[in-house]
Amino acid sequence: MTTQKDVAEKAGVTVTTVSRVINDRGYIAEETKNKVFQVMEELNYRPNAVARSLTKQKSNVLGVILPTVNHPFFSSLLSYLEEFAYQQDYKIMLCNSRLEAEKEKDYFNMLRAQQVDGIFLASHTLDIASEMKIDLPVITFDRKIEGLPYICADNKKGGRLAAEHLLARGAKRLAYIGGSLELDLLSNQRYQIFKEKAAAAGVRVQNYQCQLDSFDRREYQQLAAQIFSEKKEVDGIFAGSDLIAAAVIKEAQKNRIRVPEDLKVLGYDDLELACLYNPEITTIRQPTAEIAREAVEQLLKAVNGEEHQQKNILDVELIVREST
Amino acid sequence: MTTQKDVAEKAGVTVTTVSRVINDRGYIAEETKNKVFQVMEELNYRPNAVARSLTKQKSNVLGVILPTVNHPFFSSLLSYLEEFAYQQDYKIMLCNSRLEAEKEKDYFNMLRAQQVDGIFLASHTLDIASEMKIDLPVITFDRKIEGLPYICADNKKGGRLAAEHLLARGAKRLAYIGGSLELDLLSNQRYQIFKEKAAAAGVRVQNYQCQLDSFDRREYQQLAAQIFSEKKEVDGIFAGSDLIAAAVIKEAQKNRIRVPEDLKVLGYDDLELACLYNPEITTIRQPTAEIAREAVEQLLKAVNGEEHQQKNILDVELIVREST
DNA sequence: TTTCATATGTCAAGCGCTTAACATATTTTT
DNA sequence: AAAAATATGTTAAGCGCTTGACATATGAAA
Repeated sequence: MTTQKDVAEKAGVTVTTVSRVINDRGYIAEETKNKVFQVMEELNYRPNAVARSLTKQKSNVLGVILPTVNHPFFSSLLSYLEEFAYQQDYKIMLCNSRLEAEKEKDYFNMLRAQQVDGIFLASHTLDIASEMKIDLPVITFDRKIEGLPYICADNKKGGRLAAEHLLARGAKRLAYIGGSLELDLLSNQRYQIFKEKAAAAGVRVQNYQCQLDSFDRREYQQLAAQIFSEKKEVDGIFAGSDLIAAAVIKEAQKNRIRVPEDLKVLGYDDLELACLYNPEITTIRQPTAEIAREAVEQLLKAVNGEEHQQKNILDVELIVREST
Repeated sequence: MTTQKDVAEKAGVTVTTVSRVINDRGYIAEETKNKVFQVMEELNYRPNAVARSLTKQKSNVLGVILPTVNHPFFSSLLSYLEEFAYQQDYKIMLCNSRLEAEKEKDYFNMLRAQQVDGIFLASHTLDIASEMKIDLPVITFDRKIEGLPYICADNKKGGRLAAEHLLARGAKRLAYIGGSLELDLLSNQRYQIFKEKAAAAGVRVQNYQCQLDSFDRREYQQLAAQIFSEKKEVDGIFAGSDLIAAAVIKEAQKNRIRVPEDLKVLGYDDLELACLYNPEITTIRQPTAEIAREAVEQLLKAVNGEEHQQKNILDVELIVREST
């Protein structure tokens, strides 16, 4: 392995000078600088980031804990997180907790051990605040944890828009189908507000929940099948994600229920899938790019000891398409 | 920050003993071991992985370079890569090249600097072998690069199965629609063989390509729209991905072309979407889990200096559903 | 009793890099 | 001519951990 010393020798300077060039500190002649860069190039040398992290006490790595990257919402989010982090010269270390509390804890500790500068936490099986000592900057997504800044899209507004829209389209018998409400997630607010708004209009909402957010297509379909087999005469469904909405629509069509004529289906997230589906899925858009941008920005502020927002609630938007 | 020294002091032993406990080396009394673990627990201590990497000259981190994680095929792959890596106590550092050659190069060098133990490379905008000195274990996906082991699913068989299936379903006018064939990817073999097999049956294949794999839904739709506007009377389409197949089906339905009655559409990958779509998409399954498992296994063998396969071609499978 | 396996300690180098402190030139500015 | 700015070198500590070399002590086996 090529080290700074090799570069120094070949360039005929000392390691201090090389270090000065690399870190752009102190006085350094333009000529020397060029020479050093040239030798670095020749030797295909890159400063050892591990050694730098150790001395600088800063790794320039951010940890990201997601339930699973194999879900379009999270993969989109991750894609943007990576992009914005990279722009600020931060790298991403990835963890998929699969919503297992033990794994979540393991990963958290692993990231601490790796000396990541901060953690983006979007998996909340665990009450991490009470179970762990949190001694580094963390920003959570979609969950409010005492003492930690959080970011989310406006779930309350999402629930409100959903109710208003379905009611405006003339739906009279509503259902909500989404992830488990057992986890203490801010996204549960969607259902709460949705139910309230519906109630205010004299409409009751049936509630269907997946097993602990399994993110499993089969479960979505099974749940959808259940709705139609019960013959509860639902005419408006608010789904927790476009993926669920798609499963519902498919199941409806199988049962010869026309969407949107007989049944309005409203999704959430505005995944690519929403425009790809037939009918195109009306949905409530969560701005993943903005969430990622804001998350990285706030997290890095925390990392740098700057002041940062505790509460970051981004706007959501109703996108009317064909399924309602 | 808590260090080994703190643990040693509190446990009333020396750092050597603590290190022996942590690394499970030399003689150590059960009692001492427990005491040390207990103190580690009390102090919420985790060995600094950065320092360990430096001394051990091994980071236990693997780099993953993908075109984008925001595509179901790659996010599924990544999800498994992470899972298998984690099982072997390796962490994942993630890079999205977005198919920009410059970024790909940057990322590669960044990962070298980070002292990752190996790289999984699935983005090939760049002829990395000729542009860079490769001085660490790398395994590529879907591209054969001189001197590097590679892994892929059997693209030739995929092309063959596709042709056989569409022809067996009675299609007479075929088209292929997929990513750009400009990149030197093994997946181009699908098209080659597909075309050959079709030709052998006296059927010509029209070829539609996306701009440099943009992975962009809009482009898929535009391309699909083009096919139908040209009125070329296509009755069988082989798509490079289920995502493209979905766009094609949607566009077909918009044009009142029935799938599968008037047009057979065959996808690739077997994404979750394929079963979620209506009609369900017949497809050729790439075994992402196996690809990931094998990739991690071979890569780690290379990392450990063990013998490993240069060539890993995994089987694909035709999954017949409703779109053909 | 001698030997040996077991258990721990002491000491120190080294992983590659940063950085402070200080020395020494050479230029440039006052 | 003196002072200040510029450019580089020398030296060495330190980041947290691992590991080899060696010393020492205890209890068990030969």
